[in-house]
This record gives sequence, structure tokens and C-alpha cells, in this order.
Amino acid sequence: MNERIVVGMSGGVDSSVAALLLKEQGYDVVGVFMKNWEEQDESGTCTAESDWRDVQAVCDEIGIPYYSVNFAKEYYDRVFSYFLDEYKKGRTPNPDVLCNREIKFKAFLDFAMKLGAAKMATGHFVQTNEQGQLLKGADPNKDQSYFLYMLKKQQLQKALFPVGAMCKDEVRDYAKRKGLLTFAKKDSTGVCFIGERHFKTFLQQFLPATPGDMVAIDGQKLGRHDGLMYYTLGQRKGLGIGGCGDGRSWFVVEKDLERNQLVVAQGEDHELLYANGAMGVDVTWIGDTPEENTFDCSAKFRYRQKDQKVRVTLNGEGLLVNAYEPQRALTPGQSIVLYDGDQCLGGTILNNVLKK
RNA sequence: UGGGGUGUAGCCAAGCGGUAAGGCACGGGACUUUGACUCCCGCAUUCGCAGGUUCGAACCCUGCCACCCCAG
Repeated sequence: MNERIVVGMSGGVDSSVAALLLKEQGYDVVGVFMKNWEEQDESGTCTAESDWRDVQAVCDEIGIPYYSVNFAKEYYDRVFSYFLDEYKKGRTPNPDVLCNREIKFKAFLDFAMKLGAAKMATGHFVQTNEQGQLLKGADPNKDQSYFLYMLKKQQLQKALFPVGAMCKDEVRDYAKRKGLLTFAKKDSTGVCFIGERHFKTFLQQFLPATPGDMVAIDGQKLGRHDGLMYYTLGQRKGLGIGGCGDGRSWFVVEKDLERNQLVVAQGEDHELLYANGAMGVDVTWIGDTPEENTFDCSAKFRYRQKDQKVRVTLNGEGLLVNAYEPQRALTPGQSIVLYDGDQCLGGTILNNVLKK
């Protein structure tokens, strides 16, 4: 009897190819589609429906059975409620890193095990090795290890990433050659399972607006904001102020919850947009906690950023991360992911920026 | 109701008789499994209004209107 592998299928080309590759390798493959968000988008269409149809069609083409599971409650309780709480605190969360830890590699993994699977698989562009370490995907432009940094070795050892060694173009070419209908499907973006949204409008459905003043660093009032949670640090678009000051663009440099003021500064290179150090909480290590309390490694302060040289220091409070080069718009709630070369070590949620 | 000045897109602003620069904002797209950033494209048949001069005016002339400043 061949080993059973349950593949998390999104309806996209990556997971389609992942399932196909496993099937060709002789596994007993089962495709499972997750629906974790009930609401339809602002255009009134439910992309989950067409995605589910694509999953069914692809599974039929490949010749594997498929199921659909609904983790909407788990998603809301373990990911979305946290997401909203963070915004209420004026922070900018990354729900997808939690989604991977709590849903895809927990709820879904458990479900796969119940189906008798030896392992689960997804279409993520990441790789693992025998030791259960997380490695970057082979395609430097599509590496998604940033989103999986919160996983533990024990979770990764039960996961396969069939497309992690491939480049995106190869994946599409392969899908096309094999006749998978998803070969040309556009990559999905936006919050996982929720999708592309007009973000402000989306948040307004959950978080009440508390408008206030938009002020310059010197306190000069420049306009009004619709509610601090609708903006993030380093943001330019949506401020609606133009033609004042020296004529350059304005960027959010601070969210003053006390005064309910959005503080903005002019010029994309403004010093307040940059900092070298940050303190992280909720530190997670994929493997064992490092022996050294202080060491150099590289880090990404946001998805797709090229590796930054940093020095990290562990203390009782959390993790101190100091970059050798100034970092733009370090934002509380976002994740700092640590690497040793191609190996993802883990990371932390940025709690506060250390001003010089 | 004496004198002076200014009125160009939502904002700032070039233009000075030859057929409306640029920036910001805004809109669309690209990029992207968070939020952002970034990049590309678009954005005044029209220059406060009405006449006049001219082959031709936002630019010259006249009148009116609005705002600002200085005097009373």
C-alpha cells in the first residue's frame, strides 16, 4: 500500500502541480480544498466557489479523490480575531503567518492525519531537509519561507513541498504540458482565504472608524484621518494631502493613539521612516533555541525583502534585532524572519522600534 | 467703492502673442499569499467672467466679479 499524502489545494497552479507530482511519484494522493472564509468579496462574487471548481477539475484530470473542508470557525477564532485585536491596538498584523501555524499546518494537518495520511503537502515555494529544517524555495523570486517561520520542526517533518525546488516558470510550464487547466491562472494575493480587498473598506466592516487629525511632526494640522487603524507606517497612498509643504509626498511616520493623531512626514527618505533596531516578542524557533545569546545572521523585515545583515540578541523579554543598514518603516505587528543562508531559523513579531 | 496686488486642474505652480511644463493629491494597471513601499499609465479643447485688438491671446486692451494688502 502506497503512502497516503493529503494535498492542500487552493485551486491555483502551484498546488495543482504539487498534487500531480506526488501522484506521479506513486503516492496515494488526496486533494483537499479549504474554505475558511464565508463572506463574498465586494464585487459580490465568491472566488472560493470557482477555486473549488478548479480543484475538482484538476483532481479529476490527475485522477485523485478530493474533499472540501471548512475551517472558517477555526480561522476566525485563531487568526482573524487576533488580526482585529492587533488593528485595534494600532498595529499592523500579518495574519498569514498565523494562518500557516494555526490552520494549514495544524487544523489541516490534523485533518490529513485523520484521513490516514503519512504526510500533508502544499504548493508553497519552500524546501525542507531530513532534519526538518525549513529552507528557502529554489526560486529566489517566489520564496515563501517568510510566511512559514512560525512552524515547528515537528510540523515541517510532516509536510512535503513538491514545487519548492522548482521555479515558478517551470511550474507553469509543467502544468501546461500536462494539460492542467490552472496553468495560466494568476497568482492569488491578499490575505489568505480572504483575498484581494479594498483594505480600508474591508476593515471598516469590522472596526469602527474614529476620525482624527492628521498632523506634521511639528504638530501642524494638515488634514483629517478616517481612523488610525486604517493606516500603516510608511504608507503614502490615501492620505489625501498634496500641494502643501515642499511639494513632496507625505508618509505615515507615527500613529499616536493617545491623541488619535496620524503623524506624517514629508519626503520618501525622511529620517523618521528609518531605524536600525527593533524589539520582538513571541519569538519562535523552528528547531532548538540557539545556544548563543547573541549572534549575526540575516533577516527579512517584510516579505520579498532581500536578506539584511543583522545582529540578534536574546534576552528575557524577547529578541533584539539590530540591522547593519537602516530599515524602512519597521512596523509593530509585522514579522521579522531570521535566516542562516538559505535556512529559515524562525522569527519574531516586531513589538517596538528602537529609536536612536 | 482712494491706491496697489492677485486670479491657470482638488492643492502648489511654470508660462510674458504662436496654439496649456512640472510636483503633490486622485484614478487605473504592474508587482505581491499580510499591511505597505516601488514602478507604469492617465488626469485643464482650457487659463475668474464678458467683450475687443490680432492670421493667432492664458499672455495686449476695456469693463465687470472675487480675494488679498496699504491707506482712510
